[in-house]
Amino acid sequence: MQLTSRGRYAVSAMVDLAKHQNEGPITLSSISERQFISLSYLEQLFRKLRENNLVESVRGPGGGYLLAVEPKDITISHIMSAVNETIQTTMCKTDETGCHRGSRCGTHNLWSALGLHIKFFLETVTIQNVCDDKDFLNTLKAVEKTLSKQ
Amino acid sequence: MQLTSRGRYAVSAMVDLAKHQNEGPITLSSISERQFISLSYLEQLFRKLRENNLVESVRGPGGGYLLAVEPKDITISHIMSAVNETIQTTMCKTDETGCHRGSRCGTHNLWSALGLHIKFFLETVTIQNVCDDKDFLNTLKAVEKTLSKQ
DNA sequence: GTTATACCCGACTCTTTTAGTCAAGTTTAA
DNA sequence: TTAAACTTGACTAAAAGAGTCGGGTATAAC
Repeated sequence: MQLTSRGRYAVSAMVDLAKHQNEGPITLSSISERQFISLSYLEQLFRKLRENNLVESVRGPGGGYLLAVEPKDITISHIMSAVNETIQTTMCKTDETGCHRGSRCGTHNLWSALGLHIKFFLETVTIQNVCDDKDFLNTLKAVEKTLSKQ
Repeated sequence: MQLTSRGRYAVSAMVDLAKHQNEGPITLSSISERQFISLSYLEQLFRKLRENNLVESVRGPGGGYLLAVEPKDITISHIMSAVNETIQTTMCKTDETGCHRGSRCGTHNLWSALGLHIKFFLETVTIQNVCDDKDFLNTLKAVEKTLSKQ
């Protein structure tokens, strides 16, 4: 199980964009240089980000990309799904090819709980949080404490 | 990002084993039938589970596999790492090929927090819990409540 | 109106990982 | 002796991921 570059690059680029928000349209080549991501690959990613209304483009010289939404309203989850980086923890379908040939397998609840666990994290954190480099570890400790009480 | 069959199959097989614990050695072919996993593939997985001391084998007729540890002491994390299903959320290295050419990228803390978040879940849940089909969703709600207060 | 900048788009290739198979063993109870 | 069942290494095919390439189009500046 591995987080792919696609998702990580997309988030890095969006954070970069957020940090330079007040400088007008930001070119992909500048992001490319700062984030060590190839220009062609960025173009691919930004196509999807634009189609999902996370960024706006300005064409022509002096053009570039702008955030279409405030950083505090863009979650990691938004970005990840925009570039098709979905979190799949189950393979369960209702047909014959599904997790247990139609019926629920004994581990179904486990995997869907894991899926929700991850989903919640990604939906909670915004790129504003990342820009502020919010201390995620403190948040996590609170989670662990709660879980341990169960 | 996707949980692969390897990890899911291994957990299913271990849960199956736990549920038939008191019946003596369990053959892979019986697990194969119950869990819809090919025998050859199971053999591959159980080699790793044995090498990691999670199961014991009994050879010859009447043989099979036994849990080497109590179900309450086997976490999902143990099983996953035994079959090399690791959770990689970062690509960070300290060399030139790392996340930001030596220095820390702006999203490093985000991804390592995600990694810890998942790790904690997998280390908390045991196969005993899965056998009992513990209500994971209630647990998760408590987590969400805690996080929302932040 | 020409030019250069920078976004736009589809198709393609290369590599790695995963899933699953196969063909041999070896051990041991009956 | 036989058959059940584990043991092992190697192999193949399919899928996904990472990244490239070669063209486009819009538009500001001159």
